[in-house]
Amino acid sequence: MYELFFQKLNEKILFSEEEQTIIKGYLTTKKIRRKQYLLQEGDVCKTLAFVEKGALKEYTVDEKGAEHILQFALEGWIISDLYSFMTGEPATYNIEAIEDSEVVLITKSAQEEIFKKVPKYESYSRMQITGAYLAMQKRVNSLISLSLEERYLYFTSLYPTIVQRVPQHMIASYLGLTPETVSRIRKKLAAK
Amino acid sequence: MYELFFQKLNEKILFSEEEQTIIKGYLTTKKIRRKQYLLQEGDVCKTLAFVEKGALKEYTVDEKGAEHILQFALEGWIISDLYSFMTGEPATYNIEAIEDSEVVLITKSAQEEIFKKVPKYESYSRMQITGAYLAMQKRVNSLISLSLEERYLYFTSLYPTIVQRVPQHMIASYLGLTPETVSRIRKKLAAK
DNA sequence: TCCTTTTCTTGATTTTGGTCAATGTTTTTT
DNA sequence: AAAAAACATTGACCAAAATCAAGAAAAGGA
Repeated sequence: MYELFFQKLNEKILFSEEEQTIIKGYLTTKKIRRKQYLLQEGDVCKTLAFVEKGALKEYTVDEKGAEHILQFALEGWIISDLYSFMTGEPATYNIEAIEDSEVVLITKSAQEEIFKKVPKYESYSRMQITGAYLAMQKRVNSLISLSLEERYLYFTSLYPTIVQRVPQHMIASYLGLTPETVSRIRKKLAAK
Repeated sequence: MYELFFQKLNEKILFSEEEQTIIKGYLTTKKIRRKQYLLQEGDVCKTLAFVEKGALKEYTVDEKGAEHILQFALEGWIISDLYSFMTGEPATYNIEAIEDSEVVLITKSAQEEIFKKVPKYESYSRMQITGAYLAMQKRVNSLISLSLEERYLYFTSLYPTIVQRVPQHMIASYLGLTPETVSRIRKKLAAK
C-alpha cells in the first residue's frame, strides 16, 4: 500500500529500513471513489495526500459556478491545500477524485514528529516543495508569455499522461480557457 | 549591511548570536546600479540574492523582443533563477535592477555548509520556499480565474508598494497584459 | 536647466477568444 | 440493454483585448 510513497522517497535521498519504519508508523491510507471529495472549501485541510493510485484535481469555484483547476495529481504526486494545512485556516480549494483513487495521508503533527525523528525527511520535504515551486513558476511563465496554442502544446508535451486520462474540459479549465477554445486549438493542430 | 537579512531570519525562527555569526561568514554583498544585470539568460546562476535595498525584476524575453516579468523583488525578498541555482544548468531568466540596489549573496556551497552547521537554517529555508510556492499558486489562480480588472485590483491590493515604485508597463508585463490595457483599466477604475 | 529617453494615454482598427445554442458522441449508471 | 449524464464539436455572433500610431507628460542624465 505504501510502495510508491517509499519508492519516491528513496529516489531523492536514501532512507534506512529503520527510518522507513518510523515514517510508516505515522502514515494512514484512504480510498476515494470517483467524484468524491478529499477536501471541501471551508473545511480545514488536515493532511497532505500522496497519490498511490488514481487521479485527483484541486480547484476553486467562482461566483458563476465555473470551476478553475489549480492542480492535477496522478500517481506519485502530492496534493493538499497547503495554506490551510500549514495554518489551520479553512481551505479555499476543493480536492476531488477524478478516478477511484488511493492516497497516503500525513497530518501536520505526524509531519512534525517525522521531522524530529528523521531529520533527513525535512531535507526531502524541502526538495519536494522546491520542485513544486519551480513547476508553478513555469506555469506562470506559460500563462503570461505564450499564445493559447503554445500553452496547450506546452501542457501536452509536459503532461502527456494527464491528457490521456483527464477529460478535455478539465484541461481547458487548468489552462484558463473555455472547452470550445481547446476544441478549436486541437482541430487547428490536427490540420497541420 | 546584513541588518534586514538577519531581521527576516529571526522573524520565523530565532537564531543565536553564534549561529548568526556562522551564517554571516558565508555571505557576501553586492551593489547593482539601475538597469544593470544581476544575472543574464545563459549564464549559470551562482547565488541566491536577498534584497537589502532597492528593487529588481526577473524576466524572459520572447522572440518578438517582448519582456515577461516573472517576479519583482523589493527589500526583504529573495530573487534567483532557482532552477539554474539548484542544477548548475544555464539560466533561462534575466535579473535586472529597477533601482540602485544592494543584495546579500549566498552561493550553493555556502548554503550547503550552512545547512550542515546550522540545521535550523534548513527549516527556515523550507518555510521560505513554502511561502514562495503559496504566493505563486495564488498568482496562477488569479491568472486562470479572474477578469483582467480583478487581476489588476488583486495585484494592487497585494503589493501597493510595488505599484508605487515600479513603472506601469512592468506591472502590465507581470500581469500578462499590454500597457495600453492597464492604462484603460486604471481609467475605468478612476471613473468609479 | 535643457535635452533625451522613458513612460503613459488616447483613438482607430483588427484579431482573438468567449458566449450561446444546437447536435452528435461517448461514458456511466441503473 | 436502455436511459441518462457527461463530454466534445461546430457555427454564428459578440465582446474584449491586442495592435498600430500619435502625441503628451514625466523622469533621468548631462
